[in-house]
Amino acid sequence: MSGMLTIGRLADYAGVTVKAIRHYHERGLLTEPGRDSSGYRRYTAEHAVRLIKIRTLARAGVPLARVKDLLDADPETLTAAIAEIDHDLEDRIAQLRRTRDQLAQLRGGDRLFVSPEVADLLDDLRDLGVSERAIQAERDGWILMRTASPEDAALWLTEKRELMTDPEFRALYLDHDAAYDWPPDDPRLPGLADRTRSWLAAHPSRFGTRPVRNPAIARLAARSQPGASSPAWERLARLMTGQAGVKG
Amino acid sequence: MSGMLTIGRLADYAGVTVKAIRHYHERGLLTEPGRDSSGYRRYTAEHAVRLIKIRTLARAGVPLARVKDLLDADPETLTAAIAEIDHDLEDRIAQLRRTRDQLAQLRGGDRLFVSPEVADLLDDLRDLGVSERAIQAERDGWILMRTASPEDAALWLTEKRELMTDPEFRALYLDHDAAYDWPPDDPRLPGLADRTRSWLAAHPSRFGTRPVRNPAIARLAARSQPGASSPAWERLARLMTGQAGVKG
DNA sequence: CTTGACCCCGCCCCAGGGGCAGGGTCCGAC
DNA sequence: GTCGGACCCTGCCCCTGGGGCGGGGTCAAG
Repeated sequence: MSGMLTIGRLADYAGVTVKAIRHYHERGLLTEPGRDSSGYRRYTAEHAVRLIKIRTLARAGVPLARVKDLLDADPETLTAAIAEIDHDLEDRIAQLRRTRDQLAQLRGGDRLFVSPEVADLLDDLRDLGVSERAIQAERDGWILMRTASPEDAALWLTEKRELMTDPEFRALYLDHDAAYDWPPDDPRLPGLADRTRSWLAAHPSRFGTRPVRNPAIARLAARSQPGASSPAWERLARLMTGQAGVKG
Repeated sequence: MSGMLTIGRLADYAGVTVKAIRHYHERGLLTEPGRDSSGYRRYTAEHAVRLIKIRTLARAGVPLARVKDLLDADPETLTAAIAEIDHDLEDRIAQLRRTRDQLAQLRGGDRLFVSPEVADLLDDLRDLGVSERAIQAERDGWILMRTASPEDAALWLTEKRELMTDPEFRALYLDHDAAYDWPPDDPRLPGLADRTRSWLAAHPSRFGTRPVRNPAIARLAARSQPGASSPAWERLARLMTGQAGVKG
């Protein structure tokens, strides 16, 4: 009987902890071995074999209750289950690889937070010289839009891309961006308001039937983000709605 | 404020469950947003961005407590941590692949339970025509040996391989194997005992200085496994120790 | 004006162990 | 022959990362 294993040796051999073995006993996965005169558990090689099977399945993410069933089941059941578990494992590996890619994106950029199409748009805006503040606001707008309606967001995105091919729109976009920091009594504001109004008049929204406004305009004029406005923009809004006066 | 997100929309956008979001609030990973008039949480796009960061790190297996620290830390710390986490992820992928290989071994064979060298030995024994019962016993013996002393097991394995090149030893091994099932009064037993004794006399153990017996002999004669003996083997043992009588 | 989908909070549950307390035991060195 | 360190025993509570459920309030579309 000198060849029998103590729990620690068994644990080392199988590459698990002593605690785990006792846990498997509790769950009925591994039969309790006999005890020696001082109450120590004494294991045989068969326990080691069984334990390695348990460990292998458990490491593959199989719940212990199922491990128990599988090891007590007939070989065909086990074979089928192994195929399925292997499939699962393959999926998990693929998932981890995707996670790795996303992790790399975490270091910077917006690609993680918006769809690739929106990310491309944001990159184009950046190339155009749009401020980071505006790009941030733009990004947040698209996030919100997408949560409200992914399909509409896709449509609006297409429209926005078309608009960006219009030099006048691009100029207006950049000017509005710059105007953010102007003093509210800046003399350029009325002219900008006029240009914006005539552009809007010449480009009616195509989404007339839908209860949504043109996102380009939304972007230009109706920012609901808290703290996303400025004195100059507020004045601009008043100028554009024709109220040159105090408040609306 | 119509652009603000309910918890469900936010959850969908980020690809997590509502429960998880509330969990992140509890752990202080995501600040609680304001509530609307009926007590519903209302989220902004910034929450979405933060949540996606949390989700990405959490999916990479980073403990939530550390996620919190990382997202509040400076960019260099984050960058360094990401590198480390990525490394970790790589390791985990490799580990999963290994688990997949082991899972495949689970369907049969002994490669999962013993070292490759021992597995090779067992395969050779099988080729030699050794019974499954003996191979099983052999395997169990090697498991036990390895747990007792991996280095000694390796030495013994080398010796065993050498012995297996000796035709006389192979013949004895097979005969002992076959003798297991013989009746205890089988007339071939005394002859086998004699051959074994002379072989042993001609091949003294090389491990004389160590307090261990030659494993080949151990394999042949001294099986301590419960139920691993037979009437014929017991008679053989008595014959070899010279006690032709009743009991030893 | 109902009906289904959504939200609130709170409480208990799971796996798969880890950690610690408070004790007994074994074995090799001295 | 005894001492120290490594090992073993049981039992209990703790952790992560949520899931499930119950009992209730709310919102929006038909």
